[in-house]
Amino acid sequence: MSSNGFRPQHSLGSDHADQFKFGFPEAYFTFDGWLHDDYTEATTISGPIENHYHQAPGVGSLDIQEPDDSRESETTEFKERYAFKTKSAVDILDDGYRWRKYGKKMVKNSPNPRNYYKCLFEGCPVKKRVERDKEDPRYVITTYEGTHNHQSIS
DNA sequence: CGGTTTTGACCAGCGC
DNA sequence: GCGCTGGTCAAAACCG
Repeated sequence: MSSNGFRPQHSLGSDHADQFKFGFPEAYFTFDGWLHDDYTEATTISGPIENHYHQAPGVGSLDIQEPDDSRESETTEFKERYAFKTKSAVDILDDGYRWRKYGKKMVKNSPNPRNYYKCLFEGCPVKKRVERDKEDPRYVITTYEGTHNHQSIS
C-alpha cells in the first residue's frame, strides 16, 4: 500500500482455497456477502475503510452460482458470480488484474451507469461489472463473473 | 502507433 | 409478436 498506493496487506483470514478457486489475489478484497441480482440481500460493510479498499473484519458467505441445468455442461465453464460492495470514491479499483472496458449501460431504477469489463489475459473468460450503489453512492458494487485461469500479475 | 475507452447500434431473453 | 431491458460489439476517438 505504499508507493503505488493501494495494496492492503491484511489477509482474508479464512478460506484461502476459495480465493484460489476464484483466482483472486490474496488480500485485495474482503467480501461481505453475496449480492443477488436485485441486491436486496446485500449486507452493508462495517469496519474501517482504508483508501479505496474495504477492510472487513471477517469474510462473509460466498455462494457460487452454477447453471441450473447441467444438461449441457461439458467442458463446463461454470458461471460463478459473486459481488460485494466497497466504499470508494472512485469506480476503478485496482484488484490486481488488468481489465478492458467494453460497455456501459444505464440501468433502470438507478441513476448510475453500469460498466462492463473483461479480463485482459488471453483466454481468460472473467468479466466484471461495476456500478455505484443507487441508494448509497458512496459504495461501489462490483460483480465478478467467471474464474480466472491464470495468476494475477500486475 | 498500439492499445484502450467511448458510444451508439445491435442482439437476445422475457413479460405482456 | 412487440417492446423493454440488459449485455455485447465494433468503429472511431482518444491518449501515452
